[in-house]
Amino acid sequence: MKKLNVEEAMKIFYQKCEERGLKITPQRVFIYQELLQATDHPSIDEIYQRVKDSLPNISFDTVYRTAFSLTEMKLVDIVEGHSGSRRFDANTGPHHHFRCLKCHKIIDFDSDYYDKVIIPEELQRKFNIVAKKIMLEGFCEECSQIE
Amino acid sequence: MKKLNVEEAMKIFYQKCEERGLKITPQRVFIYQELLQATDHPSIDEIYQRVKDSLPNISFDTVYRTAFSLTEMKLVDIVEGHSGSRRFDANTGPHHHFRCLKCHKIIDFDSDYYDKVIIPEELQRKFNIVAKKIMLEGFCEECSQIE
DNA sequence: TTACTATATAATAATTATTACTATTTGTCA
DNA sequence: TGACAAATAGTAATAATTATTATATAGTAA
Repeated sequence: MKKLNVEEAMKIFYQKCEERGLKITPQRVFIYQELLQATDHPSIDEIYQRVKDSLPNISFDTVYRTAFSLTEMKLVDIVEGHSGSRRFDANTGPHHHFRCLKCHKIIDFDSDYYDKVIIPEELQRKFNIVAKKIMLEGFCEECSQIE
Repeated sequence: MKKLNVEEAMKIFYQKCEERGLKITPQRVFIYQELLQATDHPSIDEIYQRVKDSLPNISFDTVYRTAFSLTEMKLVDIVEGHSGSRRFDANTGPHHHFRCLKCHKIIDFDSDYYDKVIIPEELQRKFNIVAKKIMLEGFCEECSQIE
């Protein structure tokens, strides 16, 4: 993994905040720094617990809003739980998904090319892998137009 | 998309239920059929609302348990919201994820090969795509041993 | 520096989603 | 048919997410 350069990331953080007229508050800074050094993809509550060490009075709501503003700034990605609730699919045949980041629709698509994407051998050895999932993210036809 | 053959799927459903000693109840049948014909990856609550039309007295809990038993039988996939809560990642550089289906850890990994996987042009045209995400699922080193 | 103002914050409440519990009912098999 | 393990309805408990509001603060410009 290319080691994340914290200084560089903070520089971009300050820039992006300025661009968007977001104030540089200690809460915002600590939350982003905590995320930068985390390697375990924490939940909002986990970030909240960790940031509390430095800022004991911080509220859950602040962490919540800040995490979302960071994703809007594209400084942070959501790796699990985009939309509200767990969703199911009875189509277990080979197919792939596109997720609309605005309306949260998940749309199926076929792709021979994606079907053929393999699982690297070193990972097969390391983990017991049972599935490969490719997800494309963006804006669907309707949501692209509105933007 | 290869059209899902409902009859074929039901046959497999009955087989798998038998194998596992699961009773064929109307609730189970309706829930699976509802999922088979759905194309929108519904949540438990959405399935519940739909199945209610046929079985007005069905309880949310039944849908909940049944949806999970179907995933355990590998008749149904979870496409969103595997573990409890939303999770964040400040590493926005190129990398990929492995998810442990048992302990729900998400582990980063690098892969030049996956970095190079492209986005099919037809999809580029159809959607406004901003990200490609590859997720491998299985059991991590610790969880593989216990099994 | 100081005063101003838009933004951010803490504290908490409301909503929504998930999971657990128990008494009753229902498939299944002998 | 009758016995019994498994499943269900109804509901309660927990957990996660989102909204609200009064107060505080960062950034700006006199």
